[in-house]
Amino acid sequence: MAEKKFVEEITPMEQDFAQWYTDIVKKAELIEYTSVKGCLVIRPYAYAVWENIQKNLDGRFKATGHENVCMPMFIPESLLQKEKDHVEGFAPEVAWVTHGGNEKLEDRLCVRPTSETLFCEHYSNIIHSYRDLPKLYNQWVSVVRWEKTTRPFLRTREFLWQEGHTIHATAEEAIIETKQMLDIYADFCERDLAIPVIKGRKTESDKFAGAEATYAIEALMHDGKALQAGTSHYFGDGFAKAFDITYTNKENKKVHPFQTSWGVTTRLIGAIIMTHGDDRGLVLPPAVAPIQAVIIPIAQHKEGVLTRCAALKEELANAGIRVKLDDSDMSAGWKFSEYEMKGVPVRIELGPRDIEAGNCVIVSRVTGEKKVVALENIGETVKAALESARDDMFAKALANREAHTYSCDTIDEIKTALEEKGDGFVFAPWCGCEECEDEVKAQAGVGSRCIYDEISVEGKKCVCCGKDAIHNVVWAKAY
RNA sequence: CUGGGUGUGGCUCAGUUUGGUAGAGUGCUUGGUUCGGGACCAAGAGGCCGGAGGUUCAAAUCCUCUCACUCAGACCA
Repeated sequence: MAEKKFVEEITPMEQDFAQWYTDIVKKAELIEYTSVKGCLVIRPYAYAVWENIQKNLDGRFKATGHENVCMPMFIPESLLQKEKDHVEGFAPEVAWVTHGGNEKLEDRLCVRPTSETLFCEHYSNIIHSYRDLPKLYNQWVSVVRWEKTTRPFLRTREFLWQEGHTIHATAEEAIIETKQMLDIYADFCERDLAIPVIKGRKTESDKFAGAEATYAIEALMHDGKALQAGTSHYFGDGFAKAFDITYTNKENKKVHPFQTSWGVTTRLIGAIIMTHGDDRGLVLPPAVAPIQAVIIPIAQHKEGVLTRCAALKEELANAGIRVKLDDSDMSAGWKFSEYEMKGVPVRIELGPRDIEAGNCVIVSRVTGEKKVVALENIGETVKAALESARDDMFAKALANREAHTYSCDTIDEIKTALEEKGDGFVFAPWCGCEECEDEVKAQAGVGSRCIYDEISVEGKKCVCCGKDAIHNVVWAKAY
């Protein structure tokens, strides 16, 4: 038999990861380019993933007492200017509105790159007493950052995100909130997205503009590069001072409250693609997959096949599974490939022979394993398959991360490890000074991703200068 | 912002060196045969070759300018 020809070939990822990624986002119909560079159409399939992420996270936010609000899209320049570090950090990448209709604006407006300033203005209006605190807000909106180079999901000029903003009476309370949200993100990534993450604190040079401390979760992608998957910032009372937010405490004294902010973006979709994807296309975690199970009828022209498939679909839907029956007239083989490309975690094949025997074939997208199972009690069977798909994905991703995680004590060791075993996470002690941070980057090509203090640095020397180390740092090339 | 690359039917590209009627594969439409891993046959629709200017009897092809996208850096979720 002649070699089968594929409708859509995906560039193998070992060959060219960037090309592989570009292929996937186009061929799995996730995005479409537009006439504005870096502003992409998020197509229904990808948007459905985002909606599932939203639903899941929003539930967690609500469960911890947060409320959703919506701030304007525009920030007057004068407002943005109030916090010095903040404006310096964001000025290079904001888009400006200079005209309203035909009239030139006196105070030009920036399109929000993030909404701290708007929340601060609001807080200053509504917070007067300790009884008004805390306020735990969140908003699901898009923001704009005029990036020079863009990449679907990972860096676009406009992106969808969730930004939580909270304000508290005490620093302790705010710090607890900051860490709580980081934990929620980490739990969501690991449990629902099956992406193992490292929780840590950003170094001074890498923290959010205006923050006292920035915490992040870092994930390792298939090509050995790190991706920041979520951040949580502790602001202290810096913004409160700059925006003159005060409240009267129980002792009848006017004091400044303490703030946090935290966010994740549609970049998570990029993280999913680059963590789980393979040469056949996407692999979606069941918790967020728009289609969790797809039913492919075999020999669907034969009598009884489609009706049995429809009944199966209904049964699965009733069991709470997001299921699709593809009864289009494409060949079965074509459909197999199509849904593999789209990353549907579980495929169910049902043909005349199965119906006769009371069985169906269930196939895992993650492992490729094919099993003949009974049609009886199929809802539970599929649920179990989804459960183990998640576990398999996590195990696979974790194994990949561990295979590309190295502990090093000198810059030469870092270079050797990266050269011999490929890019990945490097754990190495650090003295805490920015010069060394820069030097590691210049020599070994890896930047500090976060400070990871779970590992003791007692007796360790800085990987760069050889002085006593004060922190363990995770280094990596990053997106 | 610096340095490469690419713009030709929906998509992937050939054709540019050496100017001479606009090409292929795939997708799409219709009809038929198929149907347990991307099937086959037949017919059909679809492009002023990124844009502007120039050279020429003649430009996708040569020259000038421009725009867009893309990749690798620096910067960033």
